[in-house]
Amino acid sequence: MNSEKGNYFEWVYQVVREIPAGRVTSYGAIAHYLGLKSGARMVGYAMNAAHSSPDVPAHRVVNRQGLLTGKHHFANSTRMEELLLDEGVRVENDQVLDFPTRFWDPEKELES
DNA sequence: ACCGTGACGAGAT
DNA sequence: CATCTCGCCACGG
Repeated sequence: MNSEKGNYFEWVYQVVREIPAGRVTSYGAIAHYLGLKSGARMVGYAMNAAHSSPDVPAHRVVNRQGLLTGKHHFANSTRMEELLLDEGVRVENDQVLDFPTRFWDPEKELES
């Protein structure tokens, strides 16, 4: 039933899908929101699997520094930066500018 | 069944 | 303030 091991990947996708354009969040924030307290890494893993889910804007998920750590996992290393820039998120040197303001905390903004 | 690796994070040095 | 180490857990070889 609920005991499916990979089911938690869906939880991550669900949250990521709720990220509004022009905003970004961190792996740890999602992990913490889902209760995967130390699962920040697992969230990154889920993102890797999200490769098969077109509805998962993984480009809106960055590390806690606001750094595009996962840009290398996209079709091209610049794809993530382009997608963010297209949504109004300014990126420089693989880092999101004004990150604290762009930060979208699921636990705070989505608290449902 | 064992080991290494990894889109992270926080604490310690 | 920069760097290192550990923890966490899933998955491939």
